[in-house]
This record gives sequence, structure tokens and C-alpha cells, in this order.
Amino acid sequence: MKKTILVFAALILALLVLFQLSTYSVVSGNLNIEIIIVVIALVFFFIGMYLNKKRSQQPSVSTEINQKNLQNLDLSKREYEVLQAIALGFSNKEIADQLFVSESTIKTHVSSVLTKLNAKRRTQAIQIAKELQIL
Amino acid sequence: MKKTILVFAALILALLVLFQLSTYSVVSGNLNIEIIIVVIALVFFFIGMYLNKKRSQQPSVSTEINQKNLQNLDLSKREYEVLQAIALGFSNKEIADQLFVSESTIKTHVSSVLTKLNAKRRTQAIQIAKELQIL
DNA sequence: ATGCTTTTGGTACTTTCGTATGAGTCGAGA
DNA sequence: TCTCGACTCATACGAAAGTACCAAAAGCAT
Repeated sequence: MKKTILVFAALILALLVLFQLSTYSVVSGNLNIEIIIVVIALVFFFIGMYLNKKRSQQPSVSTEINQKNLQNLDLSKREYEVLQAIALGFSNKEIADQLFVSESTIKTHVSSVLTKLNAKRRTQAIQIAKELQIL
Repeated sequence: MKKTILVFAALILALLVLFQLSTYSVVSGNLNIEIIIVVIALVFFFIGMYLNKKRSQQPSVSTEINQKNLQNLDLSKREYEVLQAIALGFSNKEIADQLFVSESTIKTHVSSVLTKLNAKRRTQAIQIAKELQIL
């Protein structure tokens, strides 16, 4: 809300500046009227784009991963890889083959992931990870 | 692509019209310069909003469920409920308690869901269902 | 070099999941 | 009424998944 007020204040200010500029230059005749129009057009074009972007960004679900949550979980690189593979629906054996390690290793990683995500099952881990926007 | 060309053509046209209008009115002096500025500002403000909207609408992921895919899968009401519960990370026993049926029943439903979704595991079923925008 | 974490891997055991099969109940519709 | 699909439930078995505990190798920072 505060930001909106600031934006509109800046907008009005810009308008006033343009008024002054245009009347001055038209009167003095040292500036072409076309330049003024182009400047005004560009300024408000980008203002329109900016405002609309702000508006449309809020409801859109940020599909990017939340780095803060990811770091807070303290998952190791390998554990995160395993978590991603789990979310893709792979079995422990399949993950093991993909990462060229044994299934025992994957089980170890999965257990760590479940503990760190505070999940009882891998399906729950997926759900929690998605809520944290980690995937 | 065709639309982009049209939009830019209209944009250039609008610019030309404004040029003509402004030079004419300034010369004849029958139109206030402020009015012109406001008109230009408004026009390009909305052009900016419109273009930005078009751009941001395309990559937005429709979060609604795809009814067509849902119907094509031929999942029964109960099976769909179970699928949703699976995606929330619940175990068969927990789902059974929530739906007031036995775990055996849930197992039956889960098997049907896996078959219909062509999945080997419940985690894979979740992934497939999300791809089909069923969840 | 010496801790420290990560990664790896194993054994043994429990739990959960998934399949196969069969069967009873119930409601909607031919 | 008879049929069909959906829902229910059980048993038995095998396959994954998960836990607990241990331990060695590797990487990396002080």
C-alpha cells in the first residue's frame, strides 16, 4: 500500500515536470515538440508496463525455488538430488542406478531427507518440499 | 507473430496521428498543450499495460484442474479421492481412517489408480497426475 | 595434519506398499 | 428382475521403503 502511494506520487511529479518542460520549451522554441511527445510516450509506456507487472506478479505462483527455505533445511547436495528424484516418482533402485551408487546409499540419503523434512513417507516429503517451494 | 506486427503498426499510426494533432493544435493554438500531454500519457500508459499483459499471460501456468484429462482417465469418485490423499502424503492406513474404510479397501483403490494412471508407484502416480493437471 | 562433514556402503529388521484373487453389498438402469 | 459398475473387505504373498547402527573413504577448511 505504501508503495502504491509512492508510485502515484512519483507519477504526478513526473507529470508536473513534463508540463513545465513542455510549456517552457514550446514557448522558448528551443525544443522540438516531437521529442517531447516521444519522451512522454516512452515514460508512460514503461510506467504502464511496470505497474501491470507489479499487479500480475502478485497472484502468479512464483515457480522459482525458494533458496532461503532450501538453505534452512540444511540438505546436502546429494540429499537434494535424491529428493528431486523422489519427486519424479523414481524408486530407490532407479535413483541408485541414475546416480551410480548402491541402493543402500540411496536409502541412507532418503532417511536423512525424511528426517530433515520432518516427513514420515517419501510422498509426504514431496508434499512438504512443494509447500516450501523447494522443488 | 502477426499480432505483434499489427500492434506495432497501430502504435506507429497512433504516434503519427499524435504528431499531426499536436503540431496542428500548437500552431493554431486552439488546443491546450496539457491536454495533449495527458492524452499521450494515457494512451501509452494503456499500451504499455496491454503489451505487458499479453507477454505475462502466456507463461502463466494454469493452476486449474484439467477436466478433460480427468474424464479420460475414467477414475471413479472414490479412486480420485484416494489419489488426492496420496498426493498429500498420507499412508494407506491414514487414508483408510479419513474415509472410514479399511486399509484393504484403500489398497484396492490405490491399485486401480496406479493401473489407470499407468504408474508403478504412488510417487510416480503423483508426478503423472500433476503433469496431467489432475491435482 | 587433524578434525569435520559428506558420501558411500553394508547388515538386519520392521513397516508400508502393491498385486492377485475372491467375494459380498448396493444402487442405477435395461 | 437381472446386470453392471462402484465400493467394500479379506487373505496371502512379494516387493519396496524405511530405520538403526555401524564404518570406511573422500573432500575440505583451519
